[in-house]
Amino acid sequence: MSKAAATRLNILKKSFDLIYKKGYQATSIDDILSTMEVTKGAFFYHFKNKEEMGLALIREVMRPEMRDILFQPLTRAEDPLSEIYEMIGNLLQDQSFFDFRYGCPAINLIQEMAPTNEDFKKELTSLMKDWQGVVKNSLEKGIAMNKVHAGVDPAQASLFIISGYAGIRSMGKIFGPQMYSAYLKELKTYLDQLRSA
Amino acid sequence: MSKAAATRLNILKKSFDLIYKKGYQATSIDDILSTMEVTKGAFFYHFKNKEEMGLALIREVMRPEMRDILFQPLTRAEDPLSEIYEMIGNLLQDQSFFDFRYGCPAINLIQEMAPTNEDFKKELTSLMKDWQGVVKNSLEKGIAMNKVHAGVDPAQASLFIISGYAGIRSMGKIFGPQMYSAYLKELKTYLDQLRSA
DNA sequence: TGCAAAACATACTAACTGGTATCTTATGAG
DNA sequence: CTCATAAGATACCAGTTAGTATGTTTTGCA
Repeated sequence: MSKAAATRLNILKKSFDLIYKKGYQATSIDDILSTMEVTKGAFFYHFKNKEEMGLALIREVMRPEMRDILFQPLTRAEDPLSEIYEMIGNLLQDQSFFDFRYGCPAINLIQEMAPTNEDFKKELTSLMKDWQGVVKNSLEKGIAMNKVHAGVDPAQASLFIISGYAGIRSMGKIFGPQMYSAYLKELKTYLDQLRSA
Repeated sequence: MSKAAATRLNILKKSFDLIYKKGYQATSIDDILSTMEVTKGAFFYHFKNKEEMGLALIREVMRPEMRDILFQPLTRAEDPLSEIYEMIGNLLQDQSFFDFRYGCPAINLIQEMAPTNEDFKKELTSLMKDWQGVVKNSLEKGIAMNKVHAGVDPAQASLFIISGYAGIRSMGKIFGPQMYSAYLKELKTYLDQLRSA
């Protein structure tokens, strides 16, 4: 990687850290620059404006990260319901990237930016659609394998699952991480209900 | 109500409208004042600072509103599971206060403010604890009435229900209101599972 | 009616915001 | 080596922010 590309990626990663904790709008460009050895000139050389940086952040940092953490648990495709449970469990327990106080970066951005910025909304919608699609696919395979009840509507159930995750991430901000385990227990009983008898 | 009290309440209500749509931090005091016949002098006479106004907004506008919309459907206490379903359904369908594009005011504030402002967090935690408590209570009554399965953990299930609501409000911002009905269908199947056989 | 306090109005400030204009330095192809 | 361009640095600007200083009007009560 060229030095310039490294600078660019560095800006994005530092931005991600700050935006994750403070929100997009509350994080100023000066905030970002003051945490690293990069000046405003460099910032605006690499990005047309703050918004372009934000969109690049979704595409170049969040998306790849998401592929690694989320999609992988579902690739085995042996027992979809257990794999979905694992996926959510991993996600909630992952302390390396996520802090319960600050919730989930993707959900945070959706909450903050989707209503007022069409470009952010599009980028984030595509992100979440992909995730829902993977879960839905997993459920469909489960039905084909006769491990998931045939009456289950994969689109409907996958929406229920990912919005459950989004919700507990919000609730975690006020109730703390002990709610994660309570949530996971109840999620398990819900998922078990989807099993074919 | 005295004229002064009316002015105060008016500031709070206009603030609520704007903060609901744009967020707390993105809504400036000047924004609020420019939508009404009130000056900065009046604002800072009634509120020590922006934060005090925000906290008053939760206490004096959101809390009472919530009591009316949320608690009432559960007071009948005849068929708790149906009443819980109605409560969420009403909430999602209520177009008079809520717009799917902007989500739920309480969830929005939690998302934005809980991580960085302890006073907001406390106020909002109490708000949501109350709501969860009412749902939990309803489930407990349901168990006593033998209408809810005895194996159900009311604390756990009520958390699952309200965080599901929080989540679909976030997802609604990107996926639109047609997701509400898909969510409600799946919520129903989940709730039916809680019924005693 | 008089008048103190409550309820506002106006003008201002210091700090911060995203963004730009202009300059300097580093890099890599020929 | 050389020189065009990529990459980065610095100083600045116009607009916006929460909050204040200082004034005026309105209100309720003796």
